[in-house]
Amino acid sequence: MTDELASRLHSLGYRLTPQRQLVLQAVEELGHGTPDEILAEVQLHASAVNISTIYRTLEVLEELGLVRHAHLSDRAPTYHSVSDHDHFHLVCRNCHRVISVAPEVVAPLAARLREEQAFIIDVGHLAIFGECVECEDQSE
Amino acid sequence: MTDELASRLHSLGYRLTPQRQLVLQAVEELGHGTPDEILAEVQLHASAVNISTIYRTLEVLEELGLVRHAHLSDRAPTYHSVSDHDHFHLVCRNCHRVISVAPEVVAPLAARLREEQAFIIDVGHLAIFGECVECEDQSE
DNA sequence: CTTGTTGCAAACTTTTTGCATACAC
DNA sequence: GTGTATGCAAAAAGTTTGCAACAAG
Repeated sequence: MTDELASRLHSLGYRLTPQRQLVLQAVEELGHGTPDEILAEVQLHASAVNISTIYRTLEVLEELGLVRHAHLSDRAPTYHSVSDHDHFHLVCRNCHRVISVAPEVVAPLAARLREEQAFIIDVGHLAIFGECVECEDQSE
Repeated sequence: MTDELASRLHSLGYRLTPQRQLVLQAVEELGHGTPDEILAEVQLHASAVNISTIYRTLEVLEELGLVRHAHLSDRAPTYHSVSDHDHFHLVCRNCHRVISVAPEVVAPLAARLREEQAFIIDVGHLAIFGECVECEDQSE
């Protein structure tokens, strides 16, 4: 994975730095994380890393295709690793639980939107909001 | 529509104010709008209205079920009227065009997620990111 | 060495909050 | 009148930027 990172960085004229390795590892470790949470995870290993480096690094990692982000909350965006098998997210607005779902489940919808709307959906970025059945039940 | 607003407000102990009418009208007028854009629209009619009132009012209108919001960009959330026939959004990450799509199109997916994941999706809040075919073509 | 990268601090943008005043009911 | 709603200003939260020092290649 580090070779992957190094080669992709180099092919675009970027450099391999400890910070970039740490951020990528943190994202993989966390599964999902906001810039803030990623910072905290990185600082477990290197406390001097700054939040602005997190932002700059996530931008680069996303450009390299190693990381993606989606808006899972009304506040900060959530980043996740791409190596982590591809998936999309269901977010319960009530309990804030995040469920990861395999991309095959949206394939029929994706096909239909491509045909009818000439639109190619980006499954990795997809977040679907709603409620778990458990939460739904409670509110009745 | 204004009666609708008044009665829903009163049933929850809220009051009908000019600001609340104006914000609702602005959202309906705009179709889609960020808090900022909604403020601008409202101020065409009443220039003294404050941005914090916009935020507070959108929150109330959403609680009443008259307005919904979705994250159509990396920046501000986008509010839209519910009276406006129900729909969800496709957002082109390249040209930022927003396409509104009828909810029937996601019905099969919704059914599947309810069965397999016990998750009730909220179609009104749904935003799907990707690229228009036109944009896709350009980038190749 | 050269140039990309980082940390720090400050600026910016968006959203929230406290409080005195105003106004809907 | 009573208590909710508003405007204003300040605070909070999230993100971006300028710049000098640092370090990868």
